[in-house]
Amino acid sequence: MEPREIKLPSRCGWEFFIWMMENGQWSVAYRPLRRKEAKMSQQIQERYEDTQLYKIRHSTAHVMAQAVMEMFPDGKPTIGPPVENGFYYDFDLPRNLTPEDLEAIEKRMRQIVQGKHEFKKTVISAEEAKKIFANQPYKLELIEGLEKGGMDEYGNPLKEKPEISIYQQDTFTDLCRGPHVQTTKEIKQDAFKLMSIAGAYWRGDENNKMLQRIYGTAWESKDQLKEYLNQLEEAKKRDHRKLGKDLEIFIFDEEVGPGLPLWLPNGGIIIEELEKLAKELEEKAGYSRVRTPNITKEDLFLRSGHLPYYAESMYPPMELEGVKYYIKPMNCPMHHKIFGAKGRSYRDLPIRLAEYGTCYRYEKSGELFGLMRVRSMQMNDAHIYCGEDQFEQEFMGVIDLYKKYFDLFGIDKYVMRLSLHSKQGLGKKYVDNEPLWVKTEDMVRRAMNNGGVPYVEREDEAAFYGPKIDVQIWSAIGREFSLATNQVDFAVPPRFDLKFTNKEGVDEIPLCIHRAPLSTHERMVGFLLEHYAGNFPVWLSPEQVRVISITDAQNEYVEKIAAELRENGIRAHADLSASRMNAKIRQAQLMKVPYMVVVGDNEMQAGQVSLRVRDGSQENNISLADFIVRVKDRISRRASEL
RNA sequence: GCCGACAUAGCUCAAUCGGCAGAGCAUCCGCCUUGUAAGCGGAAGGUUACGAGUUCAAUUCUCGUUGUCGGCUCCA
Repeated sequence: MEPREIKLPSRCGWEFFIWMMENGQWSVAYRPLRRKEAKMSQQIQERYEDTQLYKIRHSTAHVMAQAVMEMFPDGKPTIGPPVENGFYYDFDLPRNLTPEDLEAIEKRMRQIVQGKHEFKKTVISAEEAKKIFANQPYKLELIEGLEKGGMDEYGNPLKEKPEISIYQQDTFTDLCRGPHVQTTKEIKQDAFKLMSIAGAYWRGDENNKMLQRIYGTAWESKDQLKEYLNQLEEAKKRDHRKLGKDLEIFIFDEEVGPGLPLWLPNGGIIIEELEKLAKELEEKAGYSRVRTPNITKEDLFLRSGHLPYYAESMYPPMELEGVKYYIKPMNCPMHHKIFGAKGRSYRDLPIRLAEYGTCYRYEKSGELFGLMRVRSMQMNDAHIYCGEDQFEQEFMGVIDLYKKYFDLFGIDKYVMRLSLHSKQGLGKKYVDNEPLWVKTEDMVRRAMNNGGVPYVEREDEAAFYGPKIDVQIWSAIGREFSLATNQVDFAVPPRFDLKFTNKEGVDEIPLCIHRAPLSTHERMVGFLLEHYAGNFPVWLSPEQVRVISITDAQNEYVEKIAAELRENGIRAHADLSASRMNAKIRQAQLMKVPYMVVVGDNEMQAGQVSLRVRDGSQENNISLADFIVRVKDRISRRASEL
């Protein structure tokens, strides 16, 4: 797999879809809109709306709503848009739905679809609409929004005042801008499926009432549906939670606590390798390593601004001798202290302080997700202190580091996101200094544009202290996460009174860049497990070689080989179990060991080995010395080939 | 945190209507001495997540707790 640059039109407002490079082809993925994203989505929704798939999904959602409303005449429908791979519809219902309800609804939908009902559009006035939906409070709220000059169904402002239209099919009428298929005939009764029931807040706001959402998938044909369901099954096999268990990478234990992974020896090896890699590259890039404690006094986090802005994500304090101590959610305040520990000259800058620090964040219980979202994490953290004139070079130096890592891992399915502040979040989520926000956001924009690095912009996703470039990736089951991050901090250095003496002999406040190109160990290993589907390259494989005897007559020889491999810095084990060779090979394959060295009487006599590679290929009667050269080469180059 | 579902041996999963908790793999012990994805036999393995309740009787029904999963919200 060749790493490629993601070709994204920058700053074009195309955020609804994601360009992805897969198997050498550009593809477009549609996925559920989050409230914040919706406002930037207009242009692309147009495009998706043009597709037959969009119309089918949208219309299937209406058919489902009809079935649900027949079942619950007192229910209140809300909105039901097409999303990636399907659609959903949110309802406020008198009782909770059960899986049996879903079956009944699906069955009824198949009947409705076969009725060949027409989807009839009528443009109406707000007054008429209010009459039609008089007993539908959510629809009335939507109509109000439309009437007032444009608020879409997610509660975001629209550019122009839209027309109000309704769509009717069979017995069901919905407030809807369309488009839809002509008749239900275009919805194939064997090409859709209801997938799950979920809770969802009205308009995505956790202060609002929780509605019941039904997710469905819909396609143009039965085969397409089958293929999609197949893909879901395949994705499950790649899920890092399953692979992590099968390959003995990590476990969670109820008694230890949720979101607190225990790394097994195999996971420990992967982490060691990642750290080695990071230290190598960071040393070359001029970083220095520091180490800081896991708990600190309250004062530090008050000064840093974590307590006002980040307290929700922090573990509650422990109190000793009347002093409160917090466990750290980030390393930055301590690095700031190190920077400020002595006088700094512009000649010293930039100063780059790195630490694989362990941090703890109190993530809400429902947000935890395997290794991808945990409460204890070790960050590939560093803070770069520089003058404003050095900013661009330093910021892009970090982006270069990203690229090196992504090339090495063959990561090519990601999107860089410029995460901006939001006006309404100032003083709450974000430090209250709008001019500096605007200024630093421009600085990042300029740097990225000058560097020719494509990115998308997203409002209300910044860190509390400044804008950032996040690298967005998707888990096997399609959830989006920020992997690497590169953040500007204009807010905290002055709070710590950080300064350096510039050329004119005047004190100046440095900018700080927070960066984590390798994310956290937790998220990185989770991601890599899925990225490689457990088939790690040799250098990352917990066990690189398994030496297999055919009968126990070779056991001694096999042990000698394993020992020699280990002498050469190769992670090798001998399988001396009473199993047959076939079973030993199967075990090694299941554990995704890259090399299996097989030894029987023939090899022992000739002083050679036979090699079976993880991909199933074989090379018989090769010399151990040659094999060792090969493995050492792969390891030293961190090569992806076996 | 919110809505919903689920929790049975180390792992993957059975157990009819409330009536003595079962299989495969892994483990241990034998036998087999084997040529590139599971050789055969035997043994052992359980307070059915935890705590209450209903019942003559609870894996099964009810409530609570913990955890996991699908979403929402939130994020490295």
